[in-house]
Parts: sequence; C-alpha cells; structure tokens
Amino acid sequence: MARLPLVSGAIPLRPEPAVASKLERFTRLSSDERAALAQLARNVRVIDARRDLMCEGDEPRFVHLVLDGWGCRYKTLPDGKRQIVGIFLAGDFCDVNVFILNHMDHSVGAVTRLKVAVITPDEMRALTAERPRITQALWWQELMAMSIQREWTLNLGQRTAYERLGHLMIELYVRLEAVGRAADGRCDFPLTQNDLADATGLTAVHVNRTLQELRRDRLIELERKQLQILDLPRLMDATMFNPNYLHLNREGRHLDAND
Amino acid sequence: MARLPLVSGAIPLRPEPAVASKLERFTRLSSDERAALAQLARNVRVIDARRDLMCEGDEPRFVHLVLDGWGCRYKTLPDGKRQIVGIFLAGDFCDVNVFILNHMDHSVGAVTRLKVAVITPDEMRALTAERPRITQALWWQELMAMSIQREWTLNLGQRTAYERLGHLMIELYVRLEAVGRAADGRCDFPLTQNDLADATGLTAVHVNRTLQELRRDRLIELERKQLQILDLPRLMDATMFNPNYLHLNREGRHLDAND
DNA sequence: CGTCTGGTTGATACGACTCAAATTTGGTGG
DNA sequence: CCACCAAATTTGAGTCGTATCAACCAGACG
Repeated sequence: MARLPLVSGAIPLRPEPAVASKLERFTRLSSDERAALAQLARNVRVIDARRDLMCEGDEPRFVHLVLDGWGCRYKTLPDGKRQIVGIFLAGDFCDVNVFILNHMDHSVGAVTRLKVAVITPDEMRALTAERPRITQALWWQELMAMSIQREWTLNLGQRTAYERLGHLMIELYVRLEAVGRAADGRCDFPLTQNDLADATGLTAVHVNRTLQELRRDRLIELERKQLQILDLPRLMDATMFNPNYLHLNREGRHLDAND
Repeated sequence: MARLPLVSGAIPLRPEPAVASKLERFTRLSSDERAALAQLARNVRVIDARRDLMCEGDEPRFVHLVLDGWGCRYKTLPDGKRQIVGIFLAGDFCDVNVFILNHMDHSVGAVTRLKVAVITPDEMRALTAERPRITQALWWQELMAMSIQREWTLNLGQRTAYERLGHLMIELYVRLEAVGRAADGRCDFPLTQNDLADATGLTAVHVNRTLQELRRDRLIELERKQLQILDLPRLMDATMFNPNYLHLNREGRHLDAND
C-alpha cells in the first residue's frame, strides 16, 4: 500500500552500451562502429570511491572512457578552497586529446566506485584514423563538454543558490537519461552536500538549507543518493534551464549510418 | 620631467603575426607553415565595437581568426542577466570545429573594433589535411581554451571579488604578452567596468570599489583603457594566479620544425 | 550645448558565509 | 545483531561581502 521507498542501487535500465548510446545522440552508428567502441573496453580499471584518478601536474598518459560510476574534475587553491569544475558520467570520454599537453591543469577524482576503460594514444589514433563517423562524434562530445563548461560559468556567475542547485540537478538528470541511466525524473545522485557545495561555489551549510527549499517547493526529492525530480517543467522554469547547450538533439543526423 | 601619461592607443610591439606567435608558444613552425597561416587572412571582416558577430541560436558557418581587437563570448538569461564566458584576443581561433554543431549556444560580440579573418570549412579542412603540425597546434589551442574555461569556473566559484578581478587582469596580460601585444606590465585594456562585472559575476558598482582597492594597494593602474600592472609577483600571489593553466611553455617542443 | 556612456559615491538590504554543536546515517568489526 | 565510529546532514545565531537603489560627475560626441 505504502509508496515504494526510493531505495535500490543503480538503475540498470540499459546496462552497458552507454558510450554508443551517448554518441548516438549525435549521429547514428553502424553495428560495425558500435563493435569498435565495445572493443575499447578491453582494458578496464576500477577506482574506489573518493580516490583520485589523476592529479594536477601529472603527465597524462591515457584516454579514459567511463563505463560506470560518477567522477569529477576539480581544482584546488593554495588557501584550500576546492572547485569541482565538471562531472563525468557513464559514456563520457575523458580528455580525448589530452596527450597533446604534458601536464594536467586539474585533478580527476572518483565520486563513486568508477569503472573506466583505459585507452592508449595508439588505440585512439587507430580508432580516429579508421572511423571517421566516430571521430566526428568524439568531436561533438568535446564541443559539448566545452558548452557545458560555459554553462557552468554562467551558473556560478549569474544564478542564485536555488537556481544553481536546481540547474545542476537537471543537467545531470538529462545527461543520465541520454545514456539510459535515468527515467521518470528519477536517477542515482551520489554527490554529497559537500560535493554540491564545491560544484556550485556555495558552502555545505547553505546547500543544505537550499535543498530544503527545493524540497519544500515540491520540486525534488533527494534521499539516500536517489534524486526524484517531481516537476521537471516547473524546475526548468525556476532555474532557467535551457537544454540547448547540451546539444543532444541528433545534430549530426545528416551523417547517420544506414545499417 | 613628469611621468609619461598612459595614453596612446594600441601598443604595436609586433604588429600582425599574432597567430603564428601564439601557436609557436606550443611548437615552432616552419616558414612554410607560417606562410600558410598568413594565407588564411585573405578574407577579412571588420566588426564595429560593441556589435555582435553571432548570436545564440545562429547556425555557425565560418571559423574566425582574430587579427586585431578584443571580443567576447557571452550568454544571457531570461531575467536579463548576462555572463561573459570568455574573452578572445589577437591570434585566437574562434570555434575551430564549430560547424559540427548546428546552433550556437552562446553569442559572440566585439568589445573593441574587431578585425577577423573569415575561414570557410573547406579552407579549414584543407589546412588540417595538409599541415599536421598546425593541426596539432590548433588542438593545443582548443585544449588551452578549455583549460581557461575551467579556470574561469574556479574564479567565479571560489575567489573573492578582489582576487577575481586581479586574476582576470593577469590572465589577459599574459595572453597578450604571448602574442606580442603587451610588455613591461602594460597593455591595452578596453573592458569597461560593466564588462568586468559581467565577466566576474559582480555588479559594476562593486567592480568599481574593488578596482579602487587594487589601485590603493599599488598593484595596478587602470586609466583610459590602459592597464599597468605595478607588481606582477605580488598580484599573482594576492590572486593565487598559477600560470600553468595557460600551457604556454612550449609543451609541444618535441614537434618543433627545424628550418 | 545637451545627451549619453562610463565612472564614482553613499546609504541600506540581503544572500550567503562562519562557527559551533547536535543529530542522523552508513559502514565496520566484534 | 549490536556497538561503535566516521561521515554526512541538520539546526541556530551572528557576521560579512556583495547587491541594490539613487544620485552625481566627467568626458566624448554630435
């Protein structure tokens, strides 16, 4: 009788092909290409929750592809302040061309236990040489990452605490939905209030109070690392969320494969 | 006897080859390659100060290369708030691969009168097909733009008004220096206090008062669109400026041309 | 000479921070 | 299964940085 509790771990709506799923928000791939992507997951590495994958100053050596879990990029200041500058989710390529640079300008950490495919520069070069459509899709991916970074700049510069938090939650929900990891307004949401503070430029205390406001307004529920967006249209309105910046509407459909 | 006034317009230390100058902060180019870059400036367009080059929603059609002047990217919110998300200067390529996307997620405006080379997708494709070293350098350029965007996120999220403004001024000074448009702590600085407010997420009033503090502390002079940094080391310290994120230290020197 | 944009100043308000402590949750080991 | 501990969340009180609103001033320009 009682409402089902918001428990149970990950939502395995579409278990694994997050990569293909994401890239196909840009252009449809052939089954051949999908197989090539799956091939990348030969060399898998698992990072414990709250551990770092790489640190500022490190020399980057591999491209990573997130298979499962949540990670973040962050920068720290000499005075100890920390800013999360980006979140990555299943299906995200991490620094496709980073081996052009010889040191990291930020750190990369695991929010949850993180499963990543480790890809060598050579594998990457082979992939891009042989698969023009995938290459295009990877480009799209990078441009999308850049667009998200700009939106975060806007978020921090111009939105209130209430708007920032709501906006961030929608972004993550929509991105998860694009890789089959969210539906019906519900998704995993493993960020702590501390993480949210570091991502939105607020303090944890203020995040706490602001989340209460969002709950009181019946826009979200957030409990046990599960987020339920109760009224997406109203939340989008309240946070001035415009999905265009995510470029998820198959903008490369003119390049679609046809098998 | 009296100190020279900080007048006169642009500082033409190295008049034009800003592009090559910038890319060679990554890897040394051959004279051949430099010529190919110069070739791009066949089709020049001039935009008046305070005019827009492109608007959010537009379909991008060309790559632009800034030859002279200052421009900015910005986003606006339904409630009228505006955030400048990036500044571009002489030598900057603007959206090298933007024609992958079919609509702009932000607007692009001229801060000063702006001289840009207009480059077609075909020209771009030809350049990258024939010039691997330039292609690498363009990649570096994009990664650097991404790194700058992350640093802005950090700036807005974690630094105080005082630090934000000082940090921004150093960044722009260093970037100008890299293309021969600044020296001895002095450079053009055409941003109004309103622009600074939109770039730092502050109000113009507060920018005004904070600039006065920076002047009172003998860190900068700023008058008639001319910036003089009086004590760069101290300003870097005060704003926690770490130049690494600009990746200007010839990180691609192993690829250097040898003619 | 009026108009406009950009810069400056003052008074007041408020959103977000700080510090401190209590409470709840989740994980771990006995 | 419970006891324990650390991490995460919640609450309260007081402060501070930045916003807001409203003038006023200076120089550029037609």
